[in-house]
Amino acid sequence: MLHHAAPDAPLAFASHDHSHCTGDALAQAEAISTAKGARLTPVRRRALELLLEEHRAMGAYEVLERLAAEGYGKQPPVAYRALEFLVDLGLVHRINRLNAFAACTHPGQSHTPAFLICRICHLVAEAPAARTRAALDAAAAESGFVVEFASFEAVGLCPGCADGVEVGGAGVTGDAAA
Amino acid sequence: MLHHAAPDAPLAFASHDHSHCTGDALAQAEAISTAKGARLTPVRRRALELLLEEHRAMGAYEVLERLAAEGYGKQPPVAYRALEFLVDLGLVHRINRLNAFAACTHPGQSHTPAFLICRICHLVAEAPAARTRAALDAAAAESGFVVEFASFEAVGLCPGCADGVEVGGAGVTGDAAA
DNA sequence: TGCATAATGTTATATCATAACAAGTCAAGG
DNA sequence: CCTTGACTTGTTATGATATAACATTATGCA
Repeated sequence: MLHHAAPDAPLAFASHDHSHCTGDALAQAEAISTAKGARLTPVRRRALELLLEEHRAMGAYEVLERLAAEGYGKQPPVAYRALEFLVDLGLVHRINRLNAFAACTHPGQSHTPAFLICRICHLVAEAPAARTRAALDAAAAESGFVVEFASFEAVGLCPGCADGVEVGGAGVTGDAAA
Repeated sequence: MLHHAAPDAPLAFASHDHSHCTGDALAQAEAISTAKGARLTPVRRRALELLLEEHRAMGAYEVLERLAAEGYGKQPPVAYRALEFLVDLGLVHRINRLNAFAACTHPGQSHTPAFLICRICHLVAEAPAARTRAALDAAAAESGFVVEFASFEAVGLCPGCADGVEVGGAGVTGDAAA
């Protein structure tokens, strides 16, 4: 029942030097863009920064609003295009359940992430999902289905919010391993 | 590499007596509704039938179109309300990736389904995902996250379409078990 | 420089979803 | 029977998410 220790917590759930993690991710983004011959232009870079600063998913229109406020274009395609670029490069993930986007916390590393979405504080973290993916592949193979792309999205309570709920006692302890 | 044998294929991918499977599901739906004190009214029942007939995900507006053609209301809430009712009862699932809905192929049984979406013929099947869920719970627990709800959506090739692609090479042959 | 490509920005529209309210249905109790 | 209250259906109107199509500007390179 290790609910709040989480020595291995994903970045989003752990307290951390935020400017540092953002800077790192940005540096990685530059490297990845260059490597792929893509241009991390100002709008694109800024869109990524916005997402990195939040550690949560933001809707395209929310991103747009901020970009517009900083002098970039005011129309939806401005945000959607920047986000699409970032998604294509693997720097940002789309969270289908939320119709929203979240910065990748460890770009470059090939990974099949599972998204952990806290229903209280709305933080989004990525958990390594290699085993989850393997289990899904196996289940799919049972019926001859070949998985090409899989998405794993979980809604629940992050360590901090789980603590709060437990103390408050108001139920919904929703034990894992259901 | 058993691509077309699939002795254990989910309903949607196997050839089957369709009127039979639809009838069964409908009977189950009646039973479940009654058990929960909910009313499976004509629109609701018809919406479910439409989804059962397809074995694929349909958008709310597509369902609406058909309902309207049969004399039901012509406005979006008509479809959304029927679908919401069916989802609440576990008779229909929402596929987030597609912003669409698919009939549950084995309602009543408690299950954590994984959705297998064929990118060629668009059939949607459910695969048992207990192990997948367990793997996700474990990954989440590593960071102290408590999963309350999880969705698993896979895009790939169903047995029939996988065969087509392998043989034809470029072949988007289209209708598989449809 | 001048061309080709890509990026940005715009207008307009498509697609998905829900809020709010009016009218009809239905079963349970008086 | 017939009132009443909960529910269901239908409507209008609007909100939220997403993309098509095209004009303009920037960038890299022959």
